[in-house]
Amino acid sequence: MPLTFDPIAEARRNWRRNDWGAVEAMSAATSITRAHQILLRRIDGTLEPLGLNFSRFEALALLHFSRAGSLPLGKIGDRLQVHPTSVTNTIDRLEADGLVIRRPHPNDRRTTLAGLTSLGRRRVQAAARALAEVDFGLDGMPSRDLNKVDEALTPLRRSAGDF
Amino acid sequence: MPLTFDPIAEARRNWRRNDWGAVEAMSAATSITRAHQILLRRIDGTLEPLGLNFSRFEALALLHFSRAGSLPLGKIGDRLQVHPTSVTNTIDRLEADGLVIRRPHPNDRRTTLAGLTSLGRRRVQAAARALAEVDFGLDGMPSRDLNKVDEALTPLRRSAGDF
DNA sequence: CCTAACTACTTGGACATCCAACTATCTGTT
DNA sequence: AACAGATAGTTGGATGTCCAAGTAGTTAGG
Repeated sequence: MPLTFDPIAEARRNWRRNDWGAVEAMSAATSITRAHQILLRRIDGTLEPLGLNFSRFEALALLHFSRAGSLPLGKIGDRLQVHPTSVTNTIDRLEADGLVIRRPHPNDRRTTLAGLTSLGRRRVQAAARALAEVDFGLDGMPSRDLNKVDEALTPLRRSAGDF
Repeated sequence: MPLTFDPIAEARRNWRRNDWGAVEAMSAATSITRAHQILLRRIDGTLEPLGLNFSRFEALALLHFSRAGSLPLGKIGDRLQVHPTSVTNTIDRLEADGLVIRRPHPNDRRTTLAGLTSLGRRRVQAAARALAEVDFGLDGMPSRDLNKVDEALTPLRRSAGDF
């Protein structure tokens, strides 16, 4: 049931009326939260017929881009900015579906490598096609706005120590 | 461990090299995902000493802004764009902490109202102060960029049928 | 009226994420 | 060489979100 008003504009009015401050930051943070929610639902919906979700796709894409088609689990977590336990979980499921295989690291017995199977490689390519086709759920947005968002959020990512 | 390069810029290069298309949409979607992750962590971290998280805070704020200080659970879900089961869960926890109380709706016995307690009202005000103090985790961003993000994402929210 | 369709909320199950704690392995210092 | 501390990954527990299904109550058509 769609509302008859913009809930974030309404929130801005309420914050101002109560003198709660940081109205613009509140508004931007809420917008980002909601945008994420919308995108995640669209992206996961697109990937669902392929047996993937966004996290699993990101892991597969990372492996696809790597030279050898395999990476240590820890590196995957660093790149995707997720907790080691999430990587374990993601790789568990990809492995159960035959899209990746765990292998021991040749030099360091603590380390486990996740490597793409040929099925995994085909799957990630199909998934990338599917996502590009729906413009990552952003098909309504002009590319100028896409770039604006991107540029505006880069300092935030840097301030979080991403790079 | 911070990376020595921007992982999203790297992803753009990889997508181009593989001709996977929709590079700008991929980049924006990934930026939004990561920004959400950063903000949620900062916001939840700020609210944690108050026994709240962002979802619980949003529910309390909504009640605070309402005339009577109470709303039907279903309306809360509509406004916050979350599933009814999530509302049940959120209100369960707020109620367990004594911040809200469930009451029967006077006219419709299907409906449950969630109403702020006086403790809840004090808590939500303290939480709003705490969040404003850290600029909702966006303290690094100039207000011009905040507005750019906000404006750029509004059409997306509209296209999702939010309003 | 009375029944069929709808609405409001809750319960149980699946999944994803995090944290704390644990095992195994490596590394650097003494 | 030996040990303390760091690193890699996993397991178990908590939280939050969604979906499917169930219960209770309301509404509208015949």
